[in-house]
Amino acid sequence: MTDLPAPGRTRNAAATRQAILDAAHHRFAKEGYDGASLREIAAAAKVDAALVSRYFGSKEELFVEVLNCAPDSSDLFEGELGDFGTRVAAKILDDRDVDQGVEYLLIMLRSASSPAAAEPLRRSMRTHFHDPFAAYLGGPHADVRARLAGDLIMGVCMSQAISADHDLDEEGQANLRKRLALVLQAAVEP
Amino acid sequence: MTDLPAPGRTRNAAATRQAILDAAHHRFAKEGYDGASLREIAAAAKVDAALVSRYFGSKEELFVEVLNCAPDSSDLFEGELGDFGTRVAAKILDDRDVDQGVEYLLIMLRSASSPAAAEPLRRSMRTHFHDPFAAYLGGPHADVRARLAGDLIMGVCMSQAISADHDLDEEGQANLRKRLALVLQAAVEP
DNA sequence: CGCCCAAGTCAACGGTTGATGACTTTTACA
DNA sequence: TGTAAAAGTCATCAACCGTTGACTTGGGCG
Repeated sequence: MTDLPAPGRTRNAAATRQAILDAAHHRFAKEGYDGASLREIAAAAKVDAALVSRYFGSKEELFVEVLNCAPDSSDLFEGELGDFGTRVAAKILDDRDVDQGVEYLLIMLRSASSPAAAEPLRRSMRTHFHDPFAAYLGGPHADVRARLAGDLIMGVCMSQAISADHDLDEEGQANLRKRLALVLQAAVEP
Repeated sequence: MTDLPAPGRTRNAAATRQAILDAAHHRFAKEGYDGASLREIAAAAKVDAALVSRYFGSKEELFVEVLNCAPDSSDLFEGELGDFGTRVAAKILDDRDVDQGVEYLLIMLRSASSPAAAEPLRRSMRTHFHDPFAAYLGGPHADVRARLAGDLIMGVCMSQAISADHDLDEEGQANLRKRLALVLQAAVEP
């Protein structure tokens, strides 16, 4: 076992804390708040299970921390508003971009049923998604348009998450992309 | 306690089985597959916990049975296609109609994270929602349009489920209804 | 070098879950 | 009416959960 990342530093509180945070992020995205156990998270971070409770106090506090460290999804809100539909549709339907900003949405929809996770979720969804989204959109009823587009994005992401294999053929997939772009654009435009 | 439905029949296998089924339906819709425990379901059905496993074999088999007994959501698919947007938007946003067909959607989105529930969910979603929906729509790419509209409906329902209190004022709510109707209509029209 | 606190480990706790087998009670039929 | 099977009850199991406290190990600093 000579695969120490930093030779002279085996014990590093900040690094292990970050490792736990990253592992928790992925496990929460894949299993949801209830489904992801602290032991699983600890194993994924190659860390003793007790350390998780030790560092973050409780599972719920760890969840809040994960939500706070989430990216702003600001990559969705860059570019012209006229391109919004096609741009976001491509980003959503291209599966392998999940690790960027959409994985954050997965945490939400997979943890929506947990009562303990509901309140942190609601708060984080506002600050990290709806508010910057509405600010990006601007114009009249920006909050309503942001919410509607956000709901559509969420629904599509969820549908993808449920159906592991795409049950649409290639032409249908292309048509879905085109149509999603159209509807998304209709949702955000004043 | 003289409220026996049939005076001479206290023990009725079919009736208790149905009671368990109804209770499971409500608990799954409210708590999701993982969140709803067999003991909770049994208590809601006023039945011993052991009977649930006894009647349905396992929790997953009970879940499948609940999905099979779900309504076809066919109330969404009645009426003219030109009205679809406004009609469905009203049905979704009017909270107290949940018990009809939308509660079935809640089961889906609250149980999407459970690996055990994923496969039954996928199958039931096809037969009970997407396929009749696509048949109702007709026209070219009916499956794509059905899926897109279904995803939008799901996202909006989920957003409502997450935000317990509506964080939109009355005018915003009215605008959301109008705009949702518009976008929904755009999603389903050829 | 030797101390001492931070970092990490280990075992265990109370609680809940899904599931099972043995037991008691009721119903229906001969 | 007597009896056997159906319907319901009870206690319990093994597994997992989040969390906690006591213990061991490591490295920076005097």
